[in-house]
Amino acid sequence: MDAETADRLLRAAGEEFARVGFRSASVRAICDAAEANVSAVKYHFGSKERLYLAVWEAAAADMVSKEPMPRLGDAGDPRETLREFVAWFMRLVLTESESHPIAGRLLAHETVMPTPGALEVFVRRCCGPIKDEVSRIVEAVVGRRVGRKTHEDLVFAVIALCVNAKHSREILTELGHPPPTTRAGINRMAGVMAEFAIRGLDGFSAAEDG
Amino acid sequence: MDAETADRLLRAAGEEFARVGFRSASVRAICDAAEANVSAVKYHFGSKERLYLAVWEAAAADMVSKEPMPRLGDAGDPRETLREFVAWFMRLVLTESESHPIAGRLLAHETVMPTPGALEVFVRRCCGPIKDEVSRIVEAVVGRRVGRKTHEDLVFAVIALCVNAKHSREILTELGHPPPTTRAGINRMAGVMAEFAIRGLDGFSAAEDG
DNA sequence: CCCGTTTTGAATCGGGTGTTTGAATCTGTT
DNA sequence: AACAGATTCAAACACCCGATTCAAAACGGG
Repeated sequence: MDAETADRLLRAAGEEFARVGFRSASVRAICDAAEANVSAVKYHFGSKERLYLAVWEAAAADMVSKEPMPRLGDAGDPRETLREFVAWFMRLVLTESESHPIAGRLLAHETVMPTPGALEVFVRRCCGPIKDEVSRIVEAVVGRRVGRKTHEDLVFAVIALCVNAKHSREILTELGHPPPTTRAGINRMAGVMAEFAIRGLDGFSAAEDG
Repeated sequence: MDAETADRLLRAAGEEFARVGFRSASVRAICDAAEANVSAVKYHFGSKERLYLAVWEAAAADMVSKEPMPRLGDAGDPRETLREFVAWFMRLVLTESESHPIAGRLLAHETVMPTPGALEVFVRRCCGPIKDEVSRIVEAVVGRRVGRKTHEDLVFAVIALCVNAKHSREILTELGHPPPTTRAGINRMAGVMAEFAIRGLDGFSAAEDG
């Protein structure tokens, strides 16, 4: 209960930044939630922006330190790795209540309105490694050389299947198809997406390519 | 040059809202850009929020009045319709400089931080019809009954392939794979996504399903 | 021309913003 | 107990926000 002020600030700031984004979040509201004085953010972090970057660092570290990312070779079949990867990725992105309640939404805000410095941190720490692994898995599943652009398109197609439910959350809800939040629901949807992706990639195993 | 003040306001507001979102946009900045007095917003639209809704309505109207949406039956083969639909959708979402320079970004902002009232308008006017058509196309391509949830997952999988390049634009750019902006580039990427989607859907034509 | 309406303009209102100050309080050491 | 450093606090600073006021300007029909 008597957590350090800096800790409470970091936690409250995370929730607020995740809720409304960097610009719309107010230092006063964060400090109220953290039961700290406004000047505490200057004292402990230097400024609102530095507090935001600290939140980012913490979220990124939290995100990569959870369930380990399935890697090529963990399962015998690249397709099985892809299934496990999609499920892992979607749990990572969609799960809200347990491990990393804020990283997903922080990312969504940054995606639309990047804060200079913050996006690079997250891309380097999280997106880069994820994309690299997806790239390897896609290469293994496709099983032959395709053009560089086509290959990258396929990588981002797989990623799109995993993250869109999060990014378009509000629209999907409005359309009557809210993304799942329970582990079971996420895993079910991930199963569909994985099969979709595997078949989609299979189509590029033998076709012509410019 | 001597466009009506309300028109100039609408245009400037569209650009600013698209750039930074509703909350972060300032009436003063909009009026400066429109070379109008701040009071013009109240006079012509009533308030900042009503101005925003007007921008939304205009963007939605603009979006649906362009190139007509390919519909099932336009081409003989459902797969061909899907190809055309994906290309149309990606042009709609990714094209920045010509027809609807702002709707895509407005949508992106609303996706992350919905403004009460605005999202419903856009979903009803744009997303709903698009989703319904995708739903029909998916049903035709799959060619058999699948579970309701699975069907909707597949619909949104196809949509994800079309819109993710837009939503994740900044991240993709940071990762060294910026989404295409030219018509030719978009069409090339759409071709990859369409083939990916067709094969992905084919996988559900004969498989078991809960 | 006059007069009523529509439209613009500068100034202002309350309120919120991130940041800064300087004194008060707490904490640990001598 | 006395001191030094770390931490907290209320208050203020300078600035920006959206909304509003009311007078000046532009316009159009008589």
